[in-house]
Amino acid sequence: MSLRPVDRAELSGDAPVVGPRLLGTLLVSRVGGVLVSGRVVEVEAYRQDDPASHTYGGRTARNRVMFGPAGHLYVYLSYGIHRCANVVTGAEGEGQALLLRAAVPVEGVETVRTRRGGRRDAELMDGPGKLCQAFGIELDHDGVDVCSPSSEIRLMDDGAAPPAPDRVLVGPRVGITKAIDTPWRFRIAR
DNA sequence: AAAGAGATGGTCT
DNA sequence: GACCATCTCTTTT
Repeated sequence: MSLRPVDRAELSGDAPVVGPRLLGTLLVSRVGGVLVSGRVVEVEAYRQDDPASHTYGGRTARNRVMFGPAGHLYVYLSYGIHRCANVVTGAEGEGQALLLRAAVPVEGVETVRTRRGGRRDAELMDGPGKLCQAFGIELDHDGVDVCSPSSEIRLMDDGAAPPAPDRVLVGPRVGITKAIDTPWRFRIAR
């Protein structure tokens, strides 16, 4: 089975367009020297003209990575407790990204079970905060290049991506209070 | 099975 | 000082 890094060019573009293409790729972590991988099954698009986006109000210290080049990880602290990770999709200065909402474990499931406190297998990576906990993604990983072989967090293509269009569910995003009807949540049908 | 609430801290106005 | 791109546990139907 061939495994190649996701090319930066594939990630560069309008977030709602790139979103479905990101589905089915493999998120690979070697945080702590331990391999964990999972298939990305749910993402949400955010961009600057979108009131729900962290970049809506322009550049700040927190969102600077989102305004950078595609392929880098934007990690932020959610509700003071959880981490959430995004993959930047836009060109420099555009402020677009895809929130990694859910994945399905592929490798390192034992590690994930430990990190997730022994929860049911179906609940190991089925939310943005849970996903970061499962992969060991911390605030330190803000800015990491997921296209670079030397990164602890990488995005890989094992030939299974992307899913057929009729297998992609589209709907409104979760947990936001603005632009609640914009259908920029993409999920692989199960 | 569904609904409610508390935790917890950075970020921005 | 208000507002969260959430999760888990508890309480109620």
